Amino acid sequence: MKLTSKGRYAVMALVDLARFDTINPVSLRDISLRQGISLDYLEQIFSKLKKNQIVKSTRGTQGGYILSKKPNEIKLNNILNAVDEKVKTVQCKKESKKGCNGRATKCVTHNLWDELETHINTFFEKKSLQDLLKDNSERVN
Amino acid sequence: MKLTSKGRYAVMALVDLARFDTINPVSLRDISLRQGISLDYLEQIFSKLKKNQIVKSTRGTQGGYILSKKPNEIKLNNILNAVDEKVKTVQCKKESKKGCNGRATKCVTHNLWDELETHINTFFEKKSLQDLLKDNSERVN
DNA sequence: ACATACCTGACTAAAATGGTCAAGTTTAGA
DNA sequence: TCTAAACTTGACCATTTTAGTCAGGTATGT
Ligand code: FES
Ligand code: FES
Repeated sequence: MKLTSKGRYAVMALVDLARFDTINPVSLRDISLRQGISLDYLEQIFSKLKKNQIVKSTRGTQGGYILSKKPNEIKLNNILNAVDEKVKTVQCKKESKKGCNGRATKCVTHNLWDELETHINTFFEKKSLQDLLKDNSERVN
Repeated sequence: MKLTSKGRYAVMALVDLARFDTINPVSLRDISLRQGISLDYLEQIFSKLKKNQIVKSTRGTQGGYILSKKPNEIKLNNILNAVDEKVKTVQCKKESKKGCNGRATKCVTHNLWDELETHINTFFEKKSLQDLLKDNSERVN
């Protein structure tokens, strides 16, 4: 059970953005350099963040990205969903009556994993970008 | 962020075992049929469960596996660790002072992921096989 | 003896991951 | 108006992980 780089990078990049977008839009190039993330990969990630209205972009020279909401309104949940880093613990389709392995009934562990999913999502719903900013306010990089 | 089949199967198989091992050892063949898991794959999984003293085996005809502890003493935590389904949220080595991406300091999201890891592990430490048995006591399969 | 069931290790097809690369379009500023 | 910075899109790819399979064993109750 592990987190992928895409989700990790998305959050890192947005924390960076939240710190520096107060005056001018921030270019991906800057984020790439500060956070050590491949520029090309960042572009893929921000394309998704934009589609999900988490960031806004300005093209051209001096362009870049800014947050489209206040940091305390952006929950980790929103970020991770945007980049398809969904929490998926059950194997089956939740809505279906059928179980995993194509069985007719839900398996013996179904309820357990479903509880776990809720447990994790609760964590993500509570945490906002703002919380992360506080947590790192002393740091400079 | 997702759970792999290995962890899922391990828990499924142990719930099955906990139900049926009261009289005789349970053969992997039976578990395979009841739970719809490949026999060969189960063997790999049980090899690890045995190494971690979660199950005991009896060879030969009428052989099979039994739990080596009571269901309320076996936490999900123990099971998942045994089959290497570890929760891994941080990218960096936790002990090291260095951050991920080979940076000199911990990244801006390090604390967050570390909290998440604790959050999830707490869930696994609280849940025992016994809890799952209760949860499914009405079910027959 | 022989069937049953555990045991071990090597192998592999398919999917996911973590990117790279190429070819644009848009726009600020000189 | 020219140009460079920066966003945009889509294809491509190497590596790793996953979820098994396969081919041999070895032990033991009947
Ligand atoms: S996980 Fe839903 S039925 Fe098994
Ligand atoms: S996750 Fe530990 S430094 Fe980034």
